[in-house]
Order: sequence, then C-alpha cells, then structure tokens
Amino acid sequence: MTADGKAVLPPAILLMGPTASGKTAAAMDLATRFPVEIVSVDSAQVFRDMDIGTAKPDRETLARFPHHLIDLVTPEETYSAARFREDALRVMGEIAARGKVPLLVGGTMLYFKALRSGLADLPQADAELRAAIAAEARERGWPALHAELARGDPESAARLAPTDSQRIQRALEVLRLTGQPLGAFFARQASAPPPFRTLGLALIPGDRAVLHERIAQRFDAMLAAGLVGEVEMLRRRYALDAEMPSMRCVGYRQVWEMLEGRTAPGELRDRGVFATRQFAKRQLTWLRSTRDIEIIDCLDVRAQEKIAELVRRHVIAP
RNA sequence: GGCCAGGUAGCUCAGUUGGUAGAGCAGCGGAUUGAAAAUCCGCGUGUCGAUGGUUCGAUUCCGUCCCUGGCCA
Repeated sequence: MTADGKAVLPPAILLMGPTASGKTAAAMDLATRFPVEIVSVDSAQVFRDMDIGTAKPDRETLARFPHHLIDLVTPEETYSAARFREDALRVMGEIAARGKVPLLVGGTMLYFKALRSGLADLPQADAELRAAIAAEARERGWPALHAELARGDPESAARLAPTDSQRIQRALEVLRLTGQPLGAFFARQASAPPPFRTLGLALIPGDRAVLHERIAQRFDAMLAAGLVGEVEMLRRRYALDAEMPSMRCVGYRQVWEMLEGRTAPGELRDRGVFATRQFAKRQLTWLRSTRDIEIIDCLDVRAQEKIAELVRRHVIAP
C-alpha cells in the first residue's frame, strides 16, 4: 500500500524495437537475471507453423524461456489487436499472480498501443461483410467506397485517403454494422491503461546502415534455414491465399510471389530484404512518436547492462 | 591493337532537334483504434565519365583521353 492507501500496482516491462534490433537476445538476458515471464507482442509469431520467417525462438529456447502468445492460431485464421489486448491482460494477470514480472517483448507497435491506451468499444471484424466490401471494391474501386463512406461517416472519410483500402473497409464495416460513424465510438472511449506499473524500453539503432546490414544477414539466414520450404509446406498443409494476414507477412509474401511465378527466384533475396527494411522503418516511425519510453541504442556494447539496470530499478523500487 | 555499342540518381534505364534532367525500383519522412510484418500519404537525393573546342549558353555538337561490354585480330 502507498501513503494514500492505494494498492501498489505490480510491475511489468514493455520491450519494443524494430525487427533485427536484438529484442529476443535482450529478453533472454533479462530472463536469466530477473523473475520474469516473456510475453510475445508479435502479430506474426501468433501463427502456428510459421517459424523460420517470423524468427520465432527455437524449441530449446522456448523450453528454457517459455513465451506466451505465440502459436495461437493457424495461418488460415486471423488475430487482432483487440484479441491481443485481451490475451495479454489475462496472461499478465496470471504471471503477476505467480509472483513473476510480465516481460512483453515485440515489434507490433499497434499491439503495444492497444495495451497501453486501450481500444474503443467497437464491433469485431465480420468476415462475411468484409468479403462483401472487398468484392464491391473490386467492382467499383476504393475511391467509390470512400465516397460512400463520406455520406454516412464524413469525418472518417475526410481523415482517410480514397486509396486506403484497409481503413475504408473497416470504417464501412462499422458503419453498416452499427449505423454509427467511427468517431462516435472514439468519443465514448475511456482511457484504459493496464493495471500495472509499466516500464517502456525501446531498442533503437543509432546507425541505420548497421540495422540494414543486420536485416540482410538475417534474411539470408532465413533462406539458408529453409524459408522457401516452409512456405511450400504451409501451402500443402493449409488452404491459404495471398490475401490472408499470415501470407502478407514479410518474407512469406515475397516467397509466395516467387512460388506463383510472379517474381524471378533471383529477385527473392532482395525483395525480402527490402520488405524487411521498410517494415523496420515503419516501426521506427511508431517509436519516435511513442511517449514515456526509455530509448536504448541497441548497437551500444553496454545496451544489455543499461537495460538490466533500468529493469532492476523498476522491479525493485516502485 | 582495330571496329561497334555504352558511360545520366544508390540500381536499371529514359531524355534534352543546345537553355543545368525524370521514371521504376531502392532510400528518407509521416500517418496508424478488432487483418498492423497490414494499409496508406508525402519527398528526387545528380560534377549527365574526364578534358579541350565551337557557342551568349554544352549533359546534348566536335576532338582527345579514360572506363565497361561485344565482335574482329
């Protein structure tokens, strides 16, 4: 209890960073020093049988450091930010109840945001309605659907580019499902921070060129480890198509396009590396606008020690 | 060594009938509320191989040189 009588919230660590910034290694290090349990914050590692391309930790690592929230769905299924928030809060509560500290590690910044700030009370995705909207878009084009959105939800339409297929689809979905514009739900949204004292850490490379070099090495390693074979196996085992979130993941999409004959085998490596770099850039954009985080240069030789010190202070002294 | 074709953005190339140049890819910046490794928005970053000449003005025309590729010796 604190002086004002409120219960002290249990600690939690949020470790974010772009792809190839060394999050996993940093998390392993923390797991050997502190009583933590690792929770993955990764929209790709939730897919079962997608191991190589998502850089999922190997079996031995997982046996030694169990990860929560990986392998939750098949590649034919979808996951979501809302499900993540729900799952993460539940798992964090269970970890705290065991007297451990939740260590959330990952690169899906929307999931971190959903966890930290909460989400509006929106209707969940409706697969049939989405398919219907997508069919209309193929017929009339997204700008036509954007114009339709402008009639029922002018505020969202003004905010969205006429080409922003995914957000137009979502806004129309909510409008058709509820008759209300998105803004009405946002206005009713209450701030909902998780019931934890969180320490936000961001691993950010001081030198972009070095990150690019690491990304290239990592993608080469994935190819050498059999990424193409993994995608071939997935295509045999599941009824997949290129539009599914799983097959839009970095690496998987590029291998898929090669297997479909739409890109030359000799181009796969570059395309995979480019896609990963672009992904890392978007992650860094998120992190730059994220408040209340400690920035650590992941290229600093003392990064690990700095992280450990910040965690030690946070976990021990409220 | 001779002949031919090229040397323009990080890469692949277009172009300027002489007025200091533009596409794709790459890159960079930004947005981000139930598919987010997604989906979008914005931005050319350049000794036009070098050096002389002609010209008011040369990346463009002419000479020489350098480099690359091909063919012939």
